[in-house]
Amino acid sequence: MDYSSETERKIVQAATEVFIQKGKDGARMQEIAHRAGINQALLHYYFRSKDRLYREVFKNEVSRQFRDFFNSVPVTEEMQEFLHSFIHHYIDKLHENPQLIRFILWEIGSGGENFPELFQEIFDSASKISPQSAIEKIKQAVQRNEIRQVDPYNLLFSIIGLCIYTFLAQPLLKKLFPEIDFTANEFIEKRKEEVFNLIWHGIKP
Amino acid sequence: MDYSSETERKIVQAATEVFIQKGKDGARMQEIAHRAGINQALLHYYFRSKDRLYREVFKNEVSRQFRDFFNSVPVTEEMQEFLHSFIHHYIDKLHENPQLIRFILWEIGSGGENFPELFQEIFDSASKISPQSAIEKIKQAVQRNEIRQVDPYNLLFSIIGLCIYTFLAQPLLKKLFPEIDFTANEFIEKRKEEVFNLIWHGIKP
DNA sequence: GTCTATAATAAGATAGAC
DNA sequence: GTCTATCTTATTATAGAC
Repeated sequence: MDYSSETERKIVQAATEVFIQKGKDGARMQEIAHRAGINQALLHYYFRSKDRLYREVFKNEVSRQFRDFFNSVPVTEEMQEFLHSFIHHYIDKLHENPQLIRFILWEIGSGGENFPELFQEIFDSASKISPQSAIEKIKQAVQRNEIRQVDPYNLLFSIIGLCIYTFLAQPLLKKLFPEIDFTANEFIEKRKEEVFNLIWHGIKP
Repeated sequence: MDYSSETERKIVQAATEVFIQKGKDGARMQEIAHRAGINQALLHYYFRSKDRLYREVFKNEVSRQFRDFFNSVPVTEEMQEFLHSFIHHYIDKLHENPQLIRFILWEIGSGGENFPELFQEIFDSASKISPQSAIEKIKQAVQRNEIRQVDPYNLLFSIIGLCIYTFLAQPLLKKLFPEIDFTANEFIEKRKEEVFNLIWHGIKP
């Protein structure tokens, strides 16, 4: 994530924007070069090929996404409070870059020519990251009767899914319900509370 | 959706597969032609350009998705029963083609050069389709005290989001939790019940 | 309607000067 | 490190025979 030269930084910055917006196949090296304020030759000088540049960007963004996801929230013992702050923090993070999640899900779904090793790197390098610990936390809450009997895996990605879908659906929702501004801050704030309430009522004992 | 010639049908069939898997930019006319058992010249003879062929496929799939979504489920008055059968039916539909939803969300998110008119067509043509009626149904259930006070928009796409995310996340989940087979039928069955229970507990009075 | 052959162009990548 | 000019290949699209 830290690059020695300023040019390198500008390239990765530009590439990230273009890849996220257009996807790997839709992205054009020319556009990336242009946005970075350089030419294609220099692009290849630094990253050798589109594929390598893409891998760099993808790795950065996925690992950032996971760091945000698992670390951005104060760890509270009590389940209700934890859930509340988690949902608020995560939706805020997603709100900062609504396109990112679409990009990641698309590329992950493209099946992993490169990805097995890539995921290895991400999970190895980020020490605090642990999907397993989230599952454990839920299991314990069930045992302590803090929440009702639920499948921990299903609950975990129900929470994630509700947060993520908020932004995945936005372009469609604008078409379906033009009377509402789904990108407005007030909608996002309301969404947070509605998601929290739905889940909390859904799992409290 | 009905094409005069057999060749036309085969082309659209092949194009649908390729576009869904690779996306618009990643798809290759050569591959589509090959899968349809013809050559590229004939492809252009029928559909003139990649863009037109793509529009045809996209329109078909989106409208099919909406038909399935709004029509595939028996309309029950009682909320709990309706919710249960709706979730089961919709997850079953999505399960038939898990890649489809990723394709649609990606393309919708790509922003609508062509799409405004396209959506018009879809919603005009499909008479039974009505997002508004779903919202109304929820509002009534709230008034009748069948469910607690919730925002109908948020509830509607929370339901949709939970169903959809089941399949969006699959490739990632396989990596995160290799100990579980998320594509197995038993997982899907369990998922249906967990989603229903979460929502129903989440909204019952 | 369907094919082979080919044009036209777009896009990634490199050579070589500075 | 950075640029201009250029090569190579992939990809869409069409011309023209059958």
